[in-house]
Amino acid sequence: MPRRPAQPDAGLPATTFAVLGMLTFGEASGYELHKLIHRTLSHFFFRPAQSQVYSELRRLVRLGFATVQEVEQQLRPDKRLYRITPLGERALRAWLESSGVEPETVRSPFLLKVGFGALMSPETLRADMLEARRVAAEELAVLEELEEEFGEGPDPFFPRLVLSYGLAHNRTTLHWTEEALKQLDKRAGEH
Amino acid sequence: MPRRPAQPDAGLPATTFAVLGMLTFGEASGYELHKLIHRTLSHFFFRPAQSQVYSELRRLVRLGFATVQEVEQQLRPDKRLYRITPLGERALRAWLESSGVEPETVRSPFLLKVGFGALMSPETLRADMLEARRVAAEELAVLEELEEEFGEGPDPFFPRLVLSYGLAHNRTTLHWTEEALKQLDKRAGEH
DNA sequence: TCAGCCATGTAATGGGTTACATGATTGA
DNA sequence: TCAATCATGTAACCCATTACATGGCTGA
Repeated sequence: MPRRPAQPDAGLPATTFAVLGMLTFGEASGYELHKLIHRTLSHFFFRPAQSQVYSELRRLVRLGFATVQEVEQQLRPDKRLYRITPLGERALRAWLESSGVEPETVRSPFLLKVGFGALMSPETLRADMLEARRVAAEELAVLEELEEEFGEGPDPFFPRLVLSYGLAHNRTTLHWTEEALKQLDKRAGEH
Repeated sequence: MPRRPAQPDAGLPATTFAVLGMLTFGEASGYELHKLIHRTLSHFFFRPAQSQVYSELRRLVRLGFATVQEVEQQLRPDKRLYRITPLGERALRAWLESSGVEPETVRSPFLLKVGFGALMSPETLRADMLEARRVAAEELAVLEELEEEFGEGPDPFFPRLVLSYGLAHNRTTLHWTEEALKQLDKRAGEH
């Protein structure tokens, strides 16, 4: 029985640290955080439901990693602003230093179908491939828009670095769908 | 209230069809299927625990999509061979025709950390990046080995197409890690 | 008029992971 | 000797999704 070290992260899931980390960019409400996460983390880490963002925030408060402040509003519903605490920042830094590199996982139901392409009608497969190309082009456009929002200059350095990963991969995907379409059409011509 | 069509897939998750689809390449035991899935689907769809493969197979039998045959062995433990049924094949084809293109999701805890790189020590970040490069190179080597196993010629067409996706993306990742390392070192030099 | 945005949550379900259990054979 | 392989499963847990609930304001 190996003795556990006095819980540096208490076995919290990476998603908790993801939400905590977003708070380092400034205080935010659950609603705002959810929107922010969908513009950023959703492309390479996770796409949480709104309700999950809210429950993660409650957990952060329970752990003492964040504080809440009720803000009353006239024209909009009241909201709760969450702010990271010094304890939360220490926990985040400790996690960043200690967590190592967990492998990336990819889940593409589309590629699964392509692998079973021999069982599909060529029409459906081609339609799916066209749709995959459209999605890749759209996703690429979204990321290029993010890139423009950053403007010129090197900062913010790290978010830019992550964005460059997304851009490279979406260009790769787009190129692949185009090559795949050519191959499908060539194959259809040969019967 | 839109009326649902008389359950063409009974709301089964894609993972069930993934296992079912692997059975179209031939009968197999849970143990063999698990190994096969880890050599193939794990790179772009899912990496199930052994126990999940077994439970999916039991579900397929319960649904009438597969049959089991107990096979006694002398030198090895007995095993159960699973075979897809005509009903199972119809269900699989129906799913392939009807399921459309669900978006790909990527989960990279590493990229999450890079995004918060400003909070990390440069040493840890660089070590993580080196590790990420090593993993990408290793993964690429695994896929290139799969490619060699296929040999020359166009067949099997669809598995090859999926493999080419994996190869392209791992080359992109490898290239990105190398560029990122250069940028990190350049930045460290400038302080 | 009416969809969409702002804003926060509860409840139920289940897919997927981790840990545990068993035990013989093979090869380094 | 000892790790790895072959082979199948149970039990517990929990992250994550889906559905549901509420309701005022804004802009087309």
